[in-house]
Amino acid sequence: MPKTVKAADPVSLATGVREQLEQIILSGEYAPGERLNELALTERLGVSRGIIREATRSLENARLVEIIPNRGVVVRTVDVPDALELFDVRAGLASAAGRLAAARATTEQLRSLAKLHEEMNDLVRGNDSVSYATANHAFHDAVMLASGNSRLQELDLTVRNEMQLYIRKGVLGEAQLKVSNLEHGRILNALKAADAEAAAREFELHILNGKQRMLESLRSSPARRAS
Amino acid sequence: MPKTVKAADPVSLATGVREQLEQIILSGEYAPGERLNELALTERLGVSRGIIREATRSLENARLVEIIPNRGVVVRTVDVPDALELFDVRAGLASAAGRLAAARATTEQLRSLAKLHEEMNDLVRGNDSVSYATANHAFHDAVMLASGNSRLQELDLTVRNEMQLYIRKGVLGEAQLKVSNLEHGRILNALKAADAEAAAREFELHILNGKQRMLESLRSSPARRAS
DNA sequence: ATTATAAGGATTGTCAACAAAAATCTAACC
DNA sequence: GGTTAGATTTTTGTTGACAATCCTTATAAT
Repeated sequence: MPKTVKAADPVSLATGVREQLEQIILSGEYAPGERLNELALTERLGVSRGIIREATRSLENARLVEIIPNRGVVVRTVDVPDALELFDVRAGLASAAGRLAAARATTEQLRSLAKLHEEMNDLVRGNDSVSYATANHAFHDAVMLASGNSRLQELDLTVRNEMQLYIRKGVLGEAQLKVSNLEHGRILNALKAADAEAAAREFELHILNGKQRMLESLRSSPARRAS
Repeated sequence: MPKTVKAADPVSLATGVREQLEQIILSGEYAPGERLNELALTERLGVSRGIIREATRSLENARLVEIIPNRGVVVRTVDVPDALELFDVRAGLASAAGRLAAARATTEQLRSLAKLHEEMNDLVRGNDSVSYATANHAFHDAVMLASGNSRLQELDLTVRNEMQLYIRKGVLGEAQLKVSNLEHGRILNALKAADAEAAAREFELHILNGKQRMLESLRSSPARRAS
């Protein structure tokens, strides 16, 4: 685990720093609302403030941080209404991705999706919600990839990352996991059948149901913000 | 028409510069593929290179420019396959927006949309495709606004701006204009009826039909790139 | 004439220093 | 003891300078 990392690529420093900062933020090392001190980052990452600045500005576009003039950059706080908005956006992206993937997915991509679906069934049985979340991301990415639309892929990832600022306590119950993967099965079947309308509908519905699942799990543990 | 403009807002310079550059690029003053010289922008906008750098990095995130390491920043070239991808993305966003707007649009917003629809009918009759394009943007923005989802609104605008890098010769014929506004009417009716499914479907279809219209108008004038 | 090569200029990459604003601490006053 | 005003420190905003890279041009050899 390197403390000071120079540019990994042969290309610009700012890009590398941006990716590092993204990792740091998504890992939860800095809590939402917490301030990022430019000088501190300078020492930690071994680059000058200009570079840090370019990187944080880029992160602002990705909505991972918020920049308050003359006050600095803080990790963005995503509240419940924000998260609900993001689910709706992802639902739209999913609809488009489902439609395209149904028409374009290769047999190899379908096989890969089926394999993921199987593995997730095992994780559901083991009630391993953490591993399920990882596999779930992989499944969604795979559908986006199969859509053959790079912009769609990229936007979905951006929005999902943004959402990750909210989902800290995103632990779903075993029943919810099971339903979620049943929906994956329906998506997969629609893709196999090359049924564009069904794939669009099922993928979109899967996201909207995910929104409902979040609301449910919120009802069961509504309190946050201790201390 | 000021040549050198300082920060309009009381806030950071980079933000203002970013907006100015965005306007400059979208206006077509710099052609796609053309290089933006940092020093030249420095003189023109009256700020230092650091600021220009922050602004162009931000523009890169919006996909309006491409930054090639050690080579500089160029206005992005959006080719036909790129544009087709963007139509599909917007179709997904439209689907989500239609669904939400049907549930949330206020009577005032509906009245505003109806008014725009009427005005566009006049423009169709006058075959004024330039004014139609402007009004069309307003109509789409209004639906996005009515969806009550700020992220959706913002992403749609970003993608549409990106698309504008392609649409230079986007002149539609009178027949196409007429069909386009008929579709607006169907969207409006679905919204008035608060029929979420219909609104989602019609708005999505409107974008996908727009993609087809682009392909048509491409067939009639396939050649580009003179000189 | 064409190509290869080297010198020179132009442009981007990175940094450190200065200026301005905000936050913090101190002290005086009620 | 609490509050306010001022000074100090910290942090961000902006700039100019230096280093590295790329592009152009001139020159020479085949």
